[in-house]
Amino acid sequence: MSNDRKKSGFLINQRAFLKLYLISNIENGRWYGMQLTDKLKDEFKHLGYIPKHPEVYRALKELMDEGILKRGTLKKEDSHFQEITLYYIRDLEKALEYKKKMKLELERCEQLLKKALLDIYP
Amino acid sequence: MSNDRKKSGFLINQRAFLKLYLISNIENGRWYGMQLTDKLKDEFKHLGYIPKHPEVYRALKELMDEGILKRGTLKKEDSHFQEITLYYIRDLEKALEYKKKMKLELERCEQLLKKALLDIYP
DNA sequence: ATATGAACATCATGTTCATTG
DNA sequence: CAATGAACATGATGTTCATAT
Repeated sequence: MSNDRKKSGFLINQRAFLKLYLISNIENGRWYGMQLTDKLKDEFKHLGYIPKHPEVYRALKELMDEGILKRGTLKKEDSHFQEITLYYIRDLEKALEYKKKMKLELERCEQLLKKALLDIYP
Repeated sequence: MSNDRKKSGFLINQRAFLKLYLISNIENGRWYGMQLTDKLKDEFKHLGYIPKHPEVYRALKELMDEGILKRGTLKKEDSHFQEITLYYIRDLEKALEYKKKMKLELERCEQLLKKALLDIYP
C-alpha cells in the first residue's frame, strides 16, 4: 500500500511529490505524460530539480492503479502518426483525499527542515 | 564523491541530513554512536521520524572517510566490560564547510516544499 | 546485555533500450 | 522521431545477524 513515506518517516519521496503535481495539473485540463514531464522539468529547474520521465510515468501508473486517474487515447493533430495517452481524473473524491493527506505530509517535512535550520545554524 | 544529493536534485537524503546533525553534536562534546542514535530518535520522533542505527553508523563512517571526524575508544566506566567508540572533530574547516554547503541545500529543499504548498493548495 | 558493524533484503530512482504509430 | 513504457542498473535505506566486551 502506502509507499508515500519511507519506514523511518524521513522526507517525502519523489514519487509521492510527483503524484501530487500530476493530480493538480490534470484537475485543470487534460494532459499527456511527456507534456507533464516537460512542464515539471521547466517549472522546477530553477530549484535544481529535474524530474525524469520514467519516474513521471511510474507516478501516473500508480495513480491509475489507485483509481484516481483514468486515461484515453487520441491521435495527435499536427503529427500524422503518433498516438497520445491523455489523463483525466477518475475519482475526484480520492484525488482530493490524496491531496489532503499530502498536505500534512508536506508540512511535516517542512518542519523537519525548519528544525534543522534552527538547530544547526543558530 | 558527493552523494549528498540525488541526480535529479530532489530532496536531500537522510544520510546527508544525519551527517549534519552528527557534526553539530560532536562539535559540542564527545559522543558515541548509539548515544547519538538515541538522541536523534528522541529528538525527532514527534515529527514521525525515527532514524535507524545502521544509517547513523554509515553516516559516521562517511564523515570519517571524508576526514571530518576522528575517533577514539574508551572503556565505559559503569559497565565493567563494554568498549565504546567516541567521535571527535578531526578537521574543523571541513566540518564548517560541510555545514555551510548543507545550509544552502536545506534552504533549497524548503523552497521546493513551500512551492508545492503554494501551488497545490491556493 | 549493549554497542558496533557487517551482511543481506528491499525499495526508490536513474539509465538505457524497444516499440509503435 | 515523439511518446510510452519495459528492462536493467544503481543507490539509499531498512532488517537481520554476528561479534566483542
